[in-house]
Amino acid sequence: MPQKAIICTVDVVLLCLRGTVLNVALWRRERAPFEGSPALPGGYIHPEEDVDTLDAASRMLREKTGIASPYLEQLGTFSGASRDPRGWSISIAYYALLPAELIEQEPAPGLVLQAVEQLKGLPFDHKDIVQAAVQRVRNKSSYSSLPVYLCGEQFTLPRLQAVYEAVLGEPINKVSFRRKMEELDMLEAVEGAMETGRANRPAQLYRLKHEFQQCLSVSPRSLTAAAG
Amino acid sequence: MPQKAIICTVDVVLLCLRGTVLNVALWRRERAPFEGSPALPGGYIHPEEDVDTLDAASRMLREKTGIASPYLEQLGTFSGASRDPRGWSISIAYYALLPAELIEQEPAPGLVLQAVEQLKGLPFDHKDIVQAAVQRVRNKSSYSSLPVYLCGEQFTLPRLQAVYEAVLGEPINKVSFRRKMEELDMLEAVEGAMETGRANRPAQLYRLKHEFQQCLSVSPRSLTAAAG
DNA sequence: CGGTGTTAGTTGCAAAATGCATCTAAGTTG
DNA sequence: CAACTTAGATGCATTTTGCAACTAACACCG
Repeated sequence: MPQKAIICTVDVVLLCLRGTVLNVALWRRERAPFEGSPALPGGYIHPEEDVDTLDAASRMLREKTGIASPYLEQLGTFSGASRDPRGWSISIAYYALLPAELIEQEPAPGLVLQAVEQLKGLPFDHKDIVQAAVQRVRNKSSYSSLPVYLCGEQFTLPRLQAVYEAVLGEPINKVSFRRKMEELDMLEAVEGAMETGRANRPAQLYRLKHEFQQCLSVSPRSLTAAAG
Repeated sequence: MPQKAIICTVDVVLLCLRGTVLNVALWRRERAPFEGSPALPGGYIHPEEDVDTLDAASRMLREKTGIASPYLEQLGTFSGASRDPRGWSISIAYYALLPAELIEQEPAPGLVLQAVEQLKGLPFDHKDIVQAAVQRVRNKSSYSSLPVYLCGEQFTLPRLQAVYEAVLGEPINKVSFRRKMEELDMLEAVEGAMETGRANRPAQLYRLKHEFQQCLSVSPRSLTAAAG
């Protein structure tokens, strides 16, 4: 016998890199509780419109930012009695990565960018959710090419290395970094394109190979859909 | 404004190793839909009793098996319209690891152990959930000491290596394996205890160091509780 | 026009980590 | 006590990693 309805929402941790610090995108809440406070974008699931919760997260981001397909992955589900003043609740959290330019240019109403290290005054358990997302990103960045999704369409290797170093918080050896990128085999040089402009040797521009450009990452549910 | 109630359950993938094959514990369902079919143990969340969904998963396992604290970790949340005939639904999935003896000795009513490679006839999207759990376990086993939770209290290094090889599905170099265990620094020799009995040199028995014996792994929510 | 500064990208080598074969150890069995 | 079996250690070859030095390609400046 089903239990009585419980509060069940989807929240999104949208991360971008400004300079060398990770920032999270917050929006001023338009309704109670915590009306007016900057918080993670989120809301109720719409079973009629949403295929699954990944779809719900994607829809929320699109509504807030107009961006259709950032890197988006399920983070985890947070639950408990104390996280929402209205009572026991569940939030399925996702995290997304975006180049900072995309969000800084956009005149999104109510948007607040905040450095992830000094979060204060977040409602619910949103601070915990953000910290879990940051930890996930740092961890995955140490063995994958996740940080490329914080860069734009095209980028140089020195730029990408700087992004890695910012995310991981430690310097990386140049040769090791390039070897690793080589063996991951996810980048391709953009024909002839070079980043120039300053008083130095111009750098080769790269982009994600086509097969990795599908940024909307697979969730357990969509894996099913693809396999069936 | 909250959406109308959606079906929201917790399911547990309980894995153990029989011989060299991973098995999942299924129970015959006691109610519709799919009454009588072997399926993952699960059920509705009880906000009154459960601190969070980890707690709900733990409770379900305890009710089914009597086992209080296996290794238990959140796997992910599965959602969609097609996974449950009753309509759009959400399942927060957990996975647990247990020594096979604990579950084989127990006279659990309705229990069916099934090899994870040839699952058939599972209701809902339980096959997908099991496969996601197996993939997670394989992946984590390649860099962590996760498989120790498939062994009993005490075990020898040759035995543990066999467990790793069964989970990963490939042979491991003996010296490399022992070096890795050494550097993980999670095991301690049991004073004087040796496993003997056959026509050979007896092997040293080991156990998890105390600080790792807390098998109930931390979830995002309980991390909060610990930090606060 | 050529020197200088600055960043990009490569090469060679030392150091560390890994894998493999072999060797020794400690028991049981006949 | 010789033969067999598995546990565990040791030595060395191979691979991987990290570092420093080197070459390359620009702009700027005299």
